[in-house]
Amino acid sequence: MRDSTGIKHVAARAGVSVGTVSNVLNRPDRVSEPTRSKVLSAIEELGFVRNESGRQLRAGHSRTLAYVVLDASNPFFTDVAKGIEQVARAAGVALYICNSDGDTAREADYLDLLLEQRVRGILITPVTQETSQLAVHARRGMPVVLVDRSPDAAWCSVGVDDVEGGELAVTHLCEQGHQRIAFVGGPMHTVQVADRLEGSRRALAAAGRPPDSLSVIETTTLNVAEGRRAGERLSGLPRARRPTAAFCANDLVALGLLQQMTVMGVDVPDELAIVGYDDIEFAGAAAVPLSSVRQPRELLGRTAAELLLAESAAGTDHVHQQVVFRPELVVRASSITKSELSASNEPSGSLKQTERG
Amino acid sequence: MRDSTGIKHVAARAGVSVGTVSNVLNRPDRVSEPTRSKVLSAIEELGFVRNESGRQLRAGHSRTLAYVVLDASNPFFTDVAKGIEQVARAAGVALYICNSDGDTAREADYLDLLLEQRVRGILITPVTQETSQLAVHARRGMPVVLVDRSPDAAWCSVGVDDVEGGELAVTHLCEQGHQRIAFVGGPMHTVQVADRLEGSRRALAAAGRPPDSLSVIETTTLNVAEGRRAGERLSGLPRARRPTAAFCANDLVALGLLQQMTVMGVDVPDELAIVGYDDIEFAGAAAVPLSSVRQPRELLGRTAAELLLAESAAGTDHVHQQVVFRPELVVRASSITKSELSASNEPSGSLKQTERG
DNA sequence: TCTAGTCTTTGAACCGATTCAATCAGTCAC
DNA sequence: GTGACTGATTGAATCGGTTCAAAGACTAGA
Repeated sequence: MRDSTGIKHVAARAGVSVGTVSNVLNRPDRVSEPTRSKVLSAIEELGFVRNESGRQLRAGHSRTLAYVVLDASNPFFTDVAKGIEQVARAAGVALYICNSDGDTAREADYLDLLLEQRVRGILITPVTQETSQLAVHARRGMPVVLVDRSPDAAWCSVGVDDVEGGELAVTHLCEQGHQRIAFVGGPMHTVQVADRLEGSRRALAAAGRPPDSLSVIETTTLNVAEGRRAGERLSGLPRARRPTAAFCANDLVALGLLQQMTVMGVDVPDELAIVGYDDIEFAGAAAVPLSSVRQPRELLGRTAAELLLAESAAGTDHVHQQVVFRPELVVRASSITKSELSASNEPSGSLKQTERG
Repeated sequence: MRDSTGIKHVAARAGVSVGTVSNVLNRPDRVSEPTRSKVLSAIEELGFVRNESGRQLRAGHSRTLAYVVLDASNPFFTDVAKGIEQVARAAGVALYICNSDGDTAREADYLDLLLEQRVRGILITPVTQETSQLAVHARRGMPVVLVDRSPDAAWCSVGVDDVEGGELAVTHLCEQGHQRIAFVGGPMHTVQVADRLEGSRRALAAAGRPPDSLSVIETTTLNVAEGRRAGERLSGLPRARRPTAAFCANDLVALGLLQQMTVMGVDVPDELAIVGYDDIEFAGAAAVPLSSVRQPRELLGRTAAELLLAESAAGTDHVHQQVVFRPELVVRASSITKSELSASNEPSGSLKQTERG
């Protein structure tokens, strides 16, 4: 960037001091009208653009937030980001999105970078539960909000009750009469996955089913390819032992599973009912529309951003807040028998079911 | 951010001058071993983190790139971003992602912000063809690369030949014997959409079909909901006049259309063959796997990032380069009759077809 | 011992915008 | 005419890191 028109040049051009130019930019009411317009036209003529690093150096912090997202190719997270951005924009701060892509090294690099940049605050869906690096940031006074994480008094966080989500899904499948249910997801050390599994087990117990009526198919990660692979394993089982329903830890896995079933000629939902998680747009758009546990994605983002701005404004006397939303089951064709589906006359094939609201 | 440990404190603690601390950070080989370790342990003890704005102020530019993405919820763009990030990371610069979300005002805001931040360069998939604001940036010396745009000598750009993509899709549909074909997409002033339509028309002419064998269903934008809406319009037509094949301007529209057909009980591909565009992961994962025109998404991103870094390094004697990739048709179940599909023994139901490679 | 050369370290100047105490100009009241 | 006050403007100091000419320390060769 060959860029040399600074505030000094503007001042010289307009025949005023640098202080006055700065005032025109930041507190225009303190400047008399004739001076102001002189300065403004000088700015115009020279094509002056404020250098943010100078300003930031003085201010000690920037006017941007950052969201370190776990997986930018998962629509769930882009929807959360959309919510964050709405609030950030309204508050006049910019939002940068950084993609850790599930890689702790990349996450660590971005966190260091953001600290060097002195961003106003960091929103993050961490790769692991290991928050020592984040704790270092927090101790330095950097506001941090955890997104899509279970509550922890040490942090501001927003999340959804994943245990309840798992309960909703499996309760629904039990009500549909399924006796052998599979839980598909992983890795198990991911909190969200573990919680959804825990919820599944509780639902089973509440329905009076034996624990071994739930089989667990563990995947290495939560994406479409892993869903397909799980599908291969499932369809390899003899029909008599094969589960008649599957609850997937997210919609990407569910979509992969659904596709593999179609390829293998296993009918969904008649031979295998499927429930996903997150209710991303593609879930409803699948050829067999997917039942899914909906999380309030944009609301999650908006709330997280609001917490962050509050923390940033409050300074040292800030009290961490944990917000937990309740999930909602959206029943579509993938988990109810075809006769039942046509009985319900909801045109798009989706009917909301708010439980224990 | 209460943050007060600067390079000066480190220097005092280590008993050296600030220049030496800076050398330890930037040119460690110039510093003797004992001094270096003294400084490093002072840094460690004080928890010093370099303030990027100070450094940036001196350097005149930052060490970050930015990608202003058109629609963060379209997996096509997140894949492009992934490619950009690979190159950026290898070059030791960070990547920020900004989402214009198809809104010119937001795009403009982000461009201003990035200029104030003095980023090293901007990659952008612009909302419209109106590039006057970008031209202002370029004149100030800001490197700019257009992504997924048709070539224009005034800019560095990477893109895919969308006319050829349209030809591939419609040629394929003609070969399948379809006589009435619909083009679904919009708005028409979008270059990509117009090019894909133009290619469709050329393919039709090449196959000796009359121009009116192609009907155009214009959508307001390219997303799943618009695809569904187009599906409603299509299925409302009397069977005898209804197109037997649809070429959609992107996969989101195609997925929406596919879903609506399923809801309406129109068989895909027997009653309506569908070809999409972009070949996003969800296209292959649909229950009726979608034929699609594949763009080399990550390669597009990598190439764009390389062009940008080159432009940033070259300075004034830089010559703009336009890179155009060729699309590739991926045929899946949504566009070939079921008998043909089972004849091909490609297990995943996807077979690549590189045309005029 | 002296000189040339190498390696290390220093510290003031600088980048660009903001801030604030100080100055200046003008108005009003007495 | 003087003093008090308001409002506008100034300009030097400041933020934190980088740079570079210059000084200092040391070694090797003559």
